[in-house]
Amino acid sequence: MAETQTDTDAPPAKKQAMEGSTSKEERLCLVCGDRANGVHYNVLSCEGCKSFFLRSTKSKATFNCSQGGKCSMDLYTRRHCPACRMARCVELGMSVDRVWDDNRLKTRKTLIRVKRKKKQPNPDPKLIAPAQKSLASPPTSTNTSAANSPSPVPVTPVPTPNVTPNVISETTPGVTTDATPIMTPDIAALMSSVMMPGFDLNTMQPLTPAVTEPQWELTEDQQNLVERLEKGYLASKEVFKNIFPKAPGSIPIPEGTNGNTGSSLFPPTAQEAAAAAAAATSDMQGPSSTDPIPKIPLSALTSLLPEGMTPAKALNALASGELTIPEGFNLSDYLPTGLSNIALGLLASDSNPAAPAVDQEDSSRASTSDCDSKETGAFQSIQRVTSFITNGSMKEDEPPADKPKLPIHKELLHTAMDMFAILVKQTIHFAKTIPGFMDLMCDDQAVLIKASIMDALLLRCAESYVPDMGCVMNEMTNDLFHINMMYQMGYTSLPEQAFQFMKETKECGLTTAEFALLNAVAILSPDRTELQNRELVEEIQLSIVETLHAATKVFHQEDRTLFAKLIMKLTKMRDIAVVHLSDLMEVQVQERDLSPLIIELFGLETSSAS
Amino acid sequence: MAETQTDTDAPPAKKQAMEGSTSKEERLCLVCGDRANGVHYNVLSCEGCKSFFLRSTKSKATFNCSQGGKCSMDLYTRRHCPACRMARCVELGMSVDRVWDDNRLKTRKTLIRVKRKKKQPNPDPKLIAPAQKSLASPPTSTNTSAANSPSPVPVTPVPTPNVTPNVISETTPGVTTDATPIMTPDIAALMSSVMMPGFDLNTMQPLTPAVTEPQWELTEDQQNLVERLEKGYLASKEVFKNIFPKAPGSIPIPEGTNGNTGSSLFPPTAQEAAAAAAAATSDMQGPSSTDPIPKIPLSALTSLLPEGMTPAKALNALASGELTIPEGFNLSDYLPTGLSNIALGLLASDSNPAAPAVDQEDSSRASTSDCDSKETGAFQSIQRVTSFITNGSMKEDEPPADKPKLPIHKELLHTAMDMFAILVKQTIHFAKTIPGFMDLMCDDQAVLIKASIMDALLLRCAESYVPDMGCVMNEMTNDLFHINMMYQMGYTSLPEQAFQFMKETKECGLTTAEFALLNAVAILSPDRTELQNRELVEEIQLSIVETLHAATKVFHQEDRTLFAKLIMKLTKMRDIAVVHLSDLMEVQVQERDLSPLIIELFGLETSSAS
DNA sequence: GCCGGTTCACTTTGTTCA
DNA sequence: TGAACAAAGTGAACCGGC
Ligand SMILES: [Zn+2]
Ligand SMILES: [Zn+2]
Ligand SMILES: [Zn+2]
Ligand SMILES: [Zn+2]
Repeated sequence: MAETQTDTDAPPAKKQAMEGSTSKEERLCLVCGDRANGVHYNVLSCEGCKSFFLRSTKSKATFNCSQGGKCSMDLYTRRHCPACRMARCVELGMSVDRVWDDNRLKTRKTLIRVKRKKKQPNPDPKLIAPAQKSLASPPTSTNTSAANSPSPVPVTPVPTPNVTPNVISETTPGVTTDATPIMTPDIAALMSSVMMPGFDLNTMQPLTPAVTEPQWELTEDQQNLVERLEKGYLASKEVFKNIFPKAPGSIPIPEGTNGNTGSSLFPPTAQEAAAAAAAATSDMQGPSSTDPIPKIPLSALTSLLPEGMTPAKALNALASGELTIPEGFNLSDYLPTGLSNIALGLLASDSNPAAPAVDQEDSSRASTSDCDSKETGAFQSIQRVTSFITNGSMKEDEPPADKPKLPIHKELLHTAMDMFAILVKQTIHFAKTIPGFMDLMCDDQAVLIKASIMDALLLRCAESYVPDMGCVMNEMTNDLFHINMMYQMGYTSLPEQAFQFMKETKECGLTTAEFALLNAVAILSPDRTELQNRELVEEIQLSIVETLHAATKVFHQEDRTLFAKLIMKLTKMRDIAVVHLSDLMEVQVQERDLSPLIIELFGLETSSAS
Repeated sequence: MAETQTDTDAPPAKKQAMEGSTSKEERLCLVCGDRANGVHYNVLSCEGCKSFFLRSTKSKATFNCSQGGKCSMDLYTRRHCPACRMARCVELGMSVDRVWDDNRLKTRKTLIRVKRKKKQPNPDPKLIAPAQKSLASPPTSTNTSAANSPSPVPVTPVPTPNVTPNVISETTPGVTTDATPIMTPDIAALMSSVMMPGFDLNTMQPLTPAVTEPQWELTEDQQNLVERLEKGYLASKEVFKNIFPKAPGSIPIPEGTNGNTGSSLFPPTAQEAAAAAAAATSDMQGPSSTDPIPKIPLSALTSLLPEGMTPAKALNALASGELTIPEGFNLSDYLPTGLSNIALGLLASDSNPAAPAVDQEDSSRASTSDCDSKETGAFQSIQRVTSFITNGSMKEDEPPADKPKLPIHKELLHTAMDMFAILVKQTIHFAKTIPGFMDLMCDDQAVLIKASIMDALLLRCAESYVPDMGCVMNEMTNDLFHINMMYQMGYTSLPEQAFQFMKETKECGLTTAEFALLNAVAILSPDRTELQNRELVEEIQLSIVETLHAATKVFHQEDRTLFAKLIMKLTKMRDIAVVHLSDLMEVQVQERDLSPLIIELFGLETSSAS
């Protein structure tokens, strides 16, 4: 579908913009008629409207028109009524999807800052000498404070007010004056290192002038690692997108709730309800359905409810028991039953050139024997695991096109199993981007992936957890996953703990990069059973841990304990994994048709399976 | 207006404003001819007319002209006739629409309230201001108000508290400029909390003082915490000493090996062997044995070997199978079988004034009901657990004076169970010294102790692990504990993992304080099941974690990854605990006589036990 | 060059107080 | 009453990744 680009959702707007005035400089803002300078947030618009939309979106402001929504919009009047202006923006197709979420922002800003700082050459030779000395002391020899501001300002001795564009100054109390009589940390460190090099180590730590110390900063390597992992992590999500290529962008449901911004500017409306209803009644047959509207099970449910009830409300009602699923209702009608097959196809071939940035040509030569090519080897190994799906329950239990009307818990279970298949794929994909992972023996790689699959699940779910709704929202399909659904699958202890974990983790406000790092740390756990080369794994893990440490300090200066919190998450996830296993074994007793992938993943195999 | 500056606009409503032609400062109020400073309510006007229109509008006043509506309007006469003035305002286009409605005003109300409150307290902000300014520097997006008034208030949605203008303006001009990526709300909150100490009640609780930096140095509080925990930890070891009151110091065996320095300076000699032999043959009756020489089982074993063989060698030989225990040999001959009873006595009364610095008078009133006294309550709770030993296997299985010649594995198992009883006691003792622990509900205290008992075991063993010998040496008795002994107890998977853990941990070269901190962190795990007040536990834990963090940086500057390693130990210990439990359940199957304490500790109870 | 976000001089509202 | 001020908002100019 053309909808790959979101421009489809703003059919009239964009086109008009393009064709309308054609010639470059004559284009006018569709919102207010001012001169437009480009397409912003999907709509040809002026700088003013661009800024307005950005501000309003980020502030989550809600406006009310006192004129009944009929205010004029021109160069002059546009400022009179934000409500009408916003309404017009949205009406014309401005999309909040185009606004970066906090993650993206924070990461980018920080990286830019770091980069900029790094750029700073040292004009004065004088400073160089000290510099090298400082490396003896704390590694991250700060000194950032004085760095930029002073040098380029030959102007006046006066404490120039506006100057300090210096970002870093925030952490340095001494910023106020360069001329502070007090010894700066850097100087102190320098002095001590110069005056008694290598001496005092044991004796003078406590008393050290240590007022100082590094303000956290990413080293070059760490920065690269952060970028690489973040990219790999984001790319791994594409794995899912490839399964629902048409999903993103065309979803009519919760308009303003992309990313994790929470409250939407425009809560679901009747329009949405209608869309959901349409989805619910649309044909859901084959996996190759061309219907651009994805299945949104919960929305479908919602459509059965009194109008105006939002998905969130419906879920809560469902959770609290106020709402019960109608007798005749069968969720399978609304679930993307084709997924298994699609996933199957993807997983089996893995030649899908979907994800960018990550090489996969190796997968084509998947028949290589041995571990000659480590990467290929690992892939085979994991592939062997995932390929169970081809012979497993998916095919047998689930005639591709038919709807056997499985009971709801069965349906959920199958969906969950599909999810695990995708998750394994994503995790493999991500792990491959972790420096050093590919240097591990293929067996070890497989062990690490398998053992950390619950971590991956918990982290990715936590990332997509929506506190307002108390459930996980699939970023691609906007499907919602509620705790009750997990209960219905037959889990008993897991749901509460898992959702509690997600909630707490989400509240940490991690950036994507931090999620990526944390996931990487979890994967590279040197204490997984059956691991061969623990030392190497540990080495890799520690470097990532250090990077995560630095990253949390850089990204979250407001929360000094964040790193500790995150590391604690690792222990928590271990516990949850145990709980999950325990629960799963109970489930297995009742449900005889767990997929071989699941059985392999969690070592449930009771009989035989090579 | 914005347009004015660009001169671009000329919308209908606006033209009047333009007619003043003259750009900038020459514009005159269309109403009265005074100097205008902008467009107000749609009309270019002066401050006076602006205020007049606003007041008149909001008061809904109606005026009457006594001159027939022909009054002049200039700088001086404008005051004479409100009616004509108002009429002219309206005539020129001033619009009520531009006056904010109540809705719009509400946003500002909150602000006012904040402002008011701010004003009251706040003795001298002068000194404070500059400081916080620097740390708050990075404001955020958008702008601050006009040129002069630099208050670094973010534009964003946040209801930024107002700031005392004077102070800031003079000192902070430059602050606003820097481009820090840091988010607004936190900074704003921080600023306000600093500037109005004691106020912020509703808006910003977490008034974390310094956003600033890491400087690795223990804060005052941290220093105290370290000292307190170290002291408590050392004191907890005394618990053991009290069980063998005469042991330390009177042991003739390995002379230089107390403390945790590791390998012994003086390996066992013939003298030692003799002593051991003596011990082996001495009477071991009641708990009140006066025999000054304790049993040293392994040493005793050694004495059976060719002379010159050190305990370590003997152990290794034992481990490797080179050495086998003589058929007729029964370790119970050498084991301190009386221990159970001693422990029992100690545990039951707990009135032993052994440990210094820690209050225990509460234990005397142990019969208090309820949790009135939290400490007492907790103690009762734990006491209840440990007191199982009084009715348990110890008494039944082990006729005090007789030596039933139990098989070696039984003997080991019993010793281990005694050890657990002591360990629980030690851990309780230690936990009581953790600030905040006593503030927890008694149930939670018990939960934490129970759940962390394996952590305590692993850590204390690790601390006493002697790499050269590959086994653990009891600091008090110098008893050795070898991995094979653990295997003999019936454990299958645990021994390898546990000893590997001890080895690795020992290699970290932790100080006692660090062991104490790590143990405390392990105890205060907020994710133990059945825990009630998780928040409080987490809060306590985080502060300890932070202290541990700082401590590792201070004590181990040579190993930047130490903190990460230590935290990883926590996850490792979780895994080992699981393995232990798994192993223990197998043991239980074979050995029917696990002590009730063990059963309680690890939730093995299959039948009933309240 | 396009299009995200950011900056900051500047406007327009309401509020304070002499 | 209105000069001075505070706060929210605006948008032209700019930055930087792609
Ligand atoms: Zn516009
Ligand atoms: Zn309007
Ligand atoms: Zn006037
Ligand atoms: Zn008049």
